[in-house]
Amino acid sequence: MDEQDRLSRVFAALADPTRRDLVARLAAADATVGELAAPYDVSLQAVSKHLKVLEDAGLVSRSRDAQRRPVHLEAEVFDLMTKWIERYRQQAEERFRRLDDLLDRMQHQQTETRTETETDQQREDAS
Amino acid sequence: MDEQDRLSRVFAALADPTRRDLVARLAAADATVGELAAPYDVSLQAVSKHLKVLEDAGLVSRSRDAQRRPVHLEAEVFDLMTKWIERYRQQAEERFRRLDDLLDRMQHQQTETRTETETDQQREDAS
DNA sequence: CCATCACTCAACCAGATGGTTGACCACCGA
DNA sequence: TCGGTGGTCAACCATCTGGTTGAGTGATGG
Repeated sequence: MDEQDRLSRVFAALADPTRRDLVARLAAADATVGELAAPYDVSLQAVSKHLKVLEDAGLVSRSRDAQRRPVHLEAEVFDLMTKWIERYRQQAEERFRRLDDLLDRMQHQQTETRTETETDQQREDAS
Repeated sequence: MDEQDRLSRVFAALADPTRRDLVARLAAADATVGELAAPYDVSLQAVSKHLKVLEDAGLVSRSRDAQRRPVHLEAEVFDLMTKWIERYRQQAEERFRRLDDLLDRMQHQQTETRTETETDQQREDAS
């Protein structure tokens, strides 16, 4: 599994609110599947699936204690994400500070007709 | 749109390798849809869709310059992720250093029969 | 003014995802 | 040894995702 694939899995794993909540709770303490599932109104199987996704992403590991399968957070994987994010954040911020880029933006302001976040539709029916 | 939803969108947006690559390239410089699409062997429409996902996640904004739609990286959203990640990473690391937790782990070592990352199947057909 | 450029929108498709239920399995305790 | 506990596996379902092609749009420029 290469780094791109690992990054994809980790980001995808954390894209789900239930899974983020599981991670948040596991940051405080290890827990069994049953304990983890209790607060949610979905089936135990669904939570078990979520944990599999987290495990495949390397965010979590499971050991065995009698019938129980205690789940443990592997926080090191966070580094992978943080590094990726920080790299491009800093690159973008550094670029923002550069003079020629500032000139580009100023020049852009002239030729640009407007800046839009809304869609084109909304403005059409204003005619 | 609440914070949970925003987090979900940002993580989901970055779960795709093509989208991560787009972000990486936009960290270096703004670009048009055509420029961004050129390196990939997918259709322009597919890239346009990817950019919509990034825009909905707040990672990117589009303005207008004649027929062109220059795409600009909005690096501030990265903060949202970084904050979330760092919170639980630190919590997990802090917990790891605590003494009583260390004792828990030592005690766990005794009752635990084995630690496994592989599935149960693999061991069954070893009989 | 109309052809062209740079896109976006719409419809469709295959495969992934998140949920369900039912069967199954490992292990403990009586 | 056998019922109960804790959890996984399998099959199925609806919805989402990433891709396609084809048609449509808005501004430019000759």
